Amino acid sequence: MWHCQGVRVAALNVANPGAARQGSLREHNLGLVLRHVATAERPPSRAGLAAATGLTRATVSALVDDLIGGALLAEVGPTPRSGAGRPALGLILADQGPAAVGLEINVDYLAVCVVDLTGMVRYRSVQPADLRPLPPQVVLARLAGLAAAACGEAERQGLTVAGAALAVPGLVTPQGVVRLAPNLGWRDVDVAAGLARPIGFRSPLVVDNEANLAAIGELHAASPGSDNFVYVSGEIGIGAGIVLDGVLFRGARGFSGELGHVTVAPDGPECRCGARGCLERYAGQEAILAAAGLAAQGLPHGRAVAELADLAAEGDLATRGALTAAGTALGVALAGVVNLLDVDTVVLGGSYAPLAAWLRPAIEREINRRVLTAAWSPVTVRPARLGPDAAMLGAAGTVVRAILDRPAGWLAALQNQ
Amino acid sequence: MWHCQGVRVAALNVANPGAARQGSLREHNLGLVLRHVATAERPPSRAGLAAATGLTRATVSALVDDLIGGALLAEVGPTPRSGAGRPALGLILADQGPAAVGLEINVDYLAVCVVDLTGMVRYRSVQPADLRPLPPQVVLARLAGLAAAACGEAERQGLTVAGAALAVPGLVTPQGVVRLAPNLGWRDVDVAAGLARPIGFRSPLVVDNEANLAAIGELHAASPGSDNFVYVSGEIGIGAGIVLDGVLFRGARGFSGELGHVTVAPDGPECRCGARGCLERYAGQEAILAAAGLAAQGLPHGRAVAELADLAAEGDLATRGALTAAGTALGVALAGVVNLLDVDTVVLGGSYAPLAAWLRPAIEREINRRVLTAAWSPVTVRPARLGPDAAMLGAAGTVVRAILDRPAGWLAALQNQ
DNA sequence: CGAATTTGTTTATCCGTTGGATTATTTGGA
DNA sequence: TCCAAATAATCCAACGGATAAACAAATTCG
Repeated sequence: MWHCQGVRVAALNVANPGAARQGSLREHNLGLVLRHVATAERPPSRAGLAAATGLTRATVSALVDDLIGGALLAEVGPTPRSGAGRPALGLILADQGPAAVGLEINVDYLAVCVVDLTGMVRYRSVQPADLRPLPPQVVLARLAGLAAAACGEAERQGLTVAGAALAVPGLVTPQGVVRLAPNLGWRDVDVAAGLARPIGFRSPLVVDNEANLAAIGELHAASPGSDNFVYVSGEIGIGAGIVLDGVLFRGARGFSGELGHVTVAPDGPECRCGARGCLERYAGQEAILAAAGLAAQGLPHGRAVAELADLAAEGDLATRGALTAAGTALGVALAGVVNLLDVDTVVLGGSYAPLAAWLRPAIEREINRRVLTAAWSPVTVRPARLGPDAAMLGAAGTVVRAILDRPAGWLAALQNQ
Repeated sequence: MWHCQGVRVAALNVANPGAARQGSLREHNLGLVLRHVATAERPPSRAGLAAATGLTRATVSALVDDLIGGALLAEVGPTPRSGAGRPALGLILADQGPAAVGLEINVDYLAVCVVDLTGMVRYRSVQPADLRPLPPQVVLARLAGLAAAACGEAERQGLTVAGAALAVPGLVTPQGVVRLAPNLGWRDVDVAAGLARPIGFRSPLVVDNEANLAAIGELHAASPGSDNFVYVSGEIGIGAGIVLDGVLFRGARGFSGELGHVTVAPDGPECRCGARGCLERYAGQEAILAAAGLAAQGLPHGRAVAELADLAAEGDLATRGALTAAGTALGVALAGVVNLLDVDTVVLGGSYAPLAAWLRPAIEREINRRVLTAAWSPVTVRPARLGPDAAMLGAAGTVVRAILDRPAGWLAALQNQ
């Protein structure tokens, strides 16, 4: 038999450096069963899981017992079925087990949420405030207060906080240090350390870029199967979260996704980064507002985008023109991304989401013109499914996903505690 | 304890969809041991492998026995060591076991090689010919002849051909169909099927883009650890092979790496792809030759690059200027790639390799100017280690790597045969 | 009401890794 | 020269986890 590129490795592939011991089997299969329950559209039975995974009914039963014992799964009453045979007990993700805290620092608000295993948002709190004048320590202290309140509320609802993740609008190192957050005026702030003291719970904290986490939020919200996309986060700056084969790509050193500083025109206007012709100068929020004639009005951050959308909907020519110009620049940059990575979807998020209707034609025009393979593999451009909460929800999503991916870690933590 | 992004999954991660059975353990650990031998710089002993992998000496012995039985490993005489104790038997990759056939179709030659597990090139044959006027069937038939000769030679040397891979200068689908190879004039040629008939051996055939396979060749040739890079293949067109975390990224639909059609200037000259301002119009071979004043001479493909290098070395101003201009355009496009993917290395391959000395300054200048994170994470620009054989060697390398990654597949094939 | 059917559990067995004991082969010191 | 120490590799009983087949439970259909 002749095969081609798709020679997929059957199991336990190269990515895993360590030795596979007996327990690794269990670890893998626990995750396998749990993820099958998570992605099934109706509560599956143990027998159904056995058929779907290829494991034996006996093995699945043993695994499910462990997962129920660890408050990751729950049984629901027998579902009415057609045909003969003993009725099956449905299995669902537990809504009384571990929960994730999602945090977000943005230019004009702090936000926190609690999400359970099923993806349900169990608590949500947003505190608007202009954070730019405040020193990082003060901001982190406030955030810690919000996080503590969220943890308290989670416990009150019978949930156990398994971890937290924080979205920041800037460059974040893998160690959780904010190297640069221009819109906050932050530089080299050790957020992970700064938050570790105030909050007490000993669980992993992930700190990551806002666009990256919003992309993960979108990945969760989207129908399963669409797992190659670029999430474009249009705010004051322009970030991109790149999801390849269902996994967020963070770059060799954690600094991927700087779409805003991709060159659109080599000799274009100077950007505050020092280069010339960066996308941000054409499609950043300030550029769009200026082109639409709204720059001078000094609208508050959140209001400006709504104003643009209103004017565009009313047919205001200057606004429409500004959005077409921005869309064209975005399209040029995104065509490069698609040429390079062959993603099949571009998701317009952040402040681009409400403006998508007017940005999309220009973006699609440039992509279709400039992507070599556009004829064979069409590219979908669509607005984000999640609203402004995307990054916070994605942050919580990373924690949820970590548990779903490796339930053994959670079960072990339960034991030791 | 607080952790940050680097929450690595210990073993058997999500990428593997299937159920992990007992045999999966063996499969994983066989690969683990084999790869440790492959990457060690001196022949390791069984005990050393046990210490390095975390497995028991007993387990390692059993695994090594299997690998030796399958002609993947061999023992070497006891190495002189200092200190007391029974001397260890060194283990090395077998050079009498499986071998890989690497194939390449290019504009002006066909090439074939045989590479053994250790990476040694055991046979190499290049047949120069202008292939553009020939119909694909004829080219494939010739290639099949070369491949048959290579297989015969491999067998004569005591090797067993385990598989073959073919590099093609064009867009290749995951099924092995060449969708478009502009420089060959091919369109929708089912290469995998066309080669399956003439060659008889039943082993996997991978067909892939020339830049992708050259990137794999470079990955093999480079010192281990440098596994995030973009390999830029400068030929008539410009392709890119993207290696992320040591794995070639092929894109959602197999069409990644079209660097040549990334936009450098949105209103630049028209490209044959229909768009405007593609990189190819600035840094493609034809553009460089034209700028250097060599276009009219109609030099043969291979000679033109050497001529450029000679002139540049002599200090010819027109040539130097042409290369600087090309390097600037390349730098603009590559800065975008680095902004997006945060790779730490750019490898100049194909005809860019001999010209790297004159291209590099301009490329580095643009990257340093335009990459936002250049200050924190410097980018290395270097010529390829492999010469013009890179793609062919990389093709063979994919087959070798497939065996190294999953020796169980090879062992099973031996059994069934 | 019993046969058929499907679910979930129990039990004996197999497979691969583990840990300790054993054997093999060297160096170094008495 | 010979014996103790040290290191390498193998042997073997035990264990953990998956499997297959038998069994028990709960339902539908004739």
